[in-house]
Amino acid sequence: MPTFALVDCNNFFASCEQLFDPRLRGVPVVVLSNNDGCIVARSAEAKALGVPMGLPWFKAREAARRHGIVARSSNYALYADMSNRVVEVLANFAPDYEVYSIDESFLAFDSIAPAERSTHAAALRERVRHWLGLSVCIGIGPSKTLAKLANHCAKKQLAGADGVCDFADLSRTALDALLARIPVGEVWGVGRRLAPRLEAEGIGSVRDLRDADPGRLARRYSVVLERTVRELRGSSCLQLDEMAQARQQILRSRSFGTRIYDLSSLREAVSHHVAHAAEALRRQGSLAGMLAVCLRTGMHEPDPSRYIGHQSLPLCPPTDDTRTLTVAAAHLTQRLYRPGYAYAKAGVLLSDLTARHPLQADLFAAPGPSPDSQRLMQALDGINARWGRGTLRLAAEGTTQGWQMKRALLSPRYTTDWAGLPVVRAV
DNA sequence: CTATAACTCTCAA
DNA sequence: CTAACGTTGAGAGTTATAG
Repeated sequence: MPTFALVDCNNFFASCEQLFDPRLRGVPVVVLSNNDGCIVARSAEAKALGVPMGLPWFKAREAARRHGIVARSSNYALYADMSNRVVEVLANFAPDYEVYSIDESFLAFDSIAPAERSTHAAALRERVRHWLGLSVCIGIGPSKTLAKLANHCAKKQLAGADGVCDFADLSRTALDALLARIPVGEVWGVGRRLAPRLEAEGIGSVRDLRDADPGRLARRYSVVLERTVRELRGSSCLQLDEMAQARQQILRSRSFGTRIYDLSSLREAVSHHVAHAAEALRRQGSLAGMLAVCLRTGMHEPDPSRYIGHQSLPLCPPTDDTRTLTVAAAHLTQRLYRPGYAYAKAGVLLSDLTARHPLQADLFAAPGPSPDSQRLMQALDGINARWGRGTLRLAAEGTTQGWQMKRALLSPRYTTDWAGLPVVRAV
């Protein structure tokens, strides 16, 4: 029987901000989504004040000022770098692991003796704290779903857990009592739609869900929920995915910092997204067979001034060349553009992805990118990797970029940019 | 009719 | 001064369409 450990960083984004700016220690801190839109992370102090997740910043700002809450724009360069460091540490504690998200990883704990698991996890926790200054919680269980749930218990310090919770350490009755106290919505895979429906039919706790009839749930809801129930019962249905699979589609979209009205700015923004999407495409060694562009006005715009447009174009032959993609995207943007609307967001989707180097060459397949194109794109990516994203780019992206997202409260890139290092001045 | 494509819904971080 | 509310990806299930 397998054993999974789920490692999850506590208040990850907010902790990163506090780590590099000592003035923020002990202070309520919130981190905002792209465009400084809404609150996506809260420090322990901010949670204690009852700051809700997802609150739009413009609604929170005044109360935040009164309570001395400090806000930061999200700084993905910083978080991604810290995330990689965390993964390096935990790889030393478990050779088989899956990076599940920027702040969570699953570890295979199968080869560790049951009695050792908690102490091993505690040592990992201590190492991350000591080396990186970040605090993590670890949940251990016989399925991914149970490991996630154990992690929840570790975080909430349920059942005497202090940062580590191994369900195997609990007696059957203690586990039953614990699961009876946890709302069903905490289960991985039970979201805001499913939870109320389950509650309405008397399945309010995790224990209720575990003890429900899987066959009936499969018929009434979905096979996904059935699988979740089996996982809650301790039979593992979801494996560890150590190899990150190549993406089946690559989407780049952003809300603008301010509303955009003119076609040329839209084309620039779309070109910018194409450049980033194509970079991601080449990084995973794929070619795109389809390109789509989306333009839209504000989400809460009333009907007559509301507009959402998508257009797509097949790419024959499939390509990863930013130039080809940019030209195609410009056409689509022009086709979509309707004057008079206040555009809030643009996006680009690459789909129908295929591998650039198929194992078995297809006799009838269209030829891939020309050697010239490949060399040029390699040079482009090489220069941008060395000197920073956007160092070399097509003129189509524009230079003023007035549509760039708002990040008024951005912290320095402490770990990935020399200019972000705090200066210590000798007195 | 079936097989597939296209689209919608849900979930997660 | 005002108005303002994230992004990306996966998978299942449903509906439309082609043959």
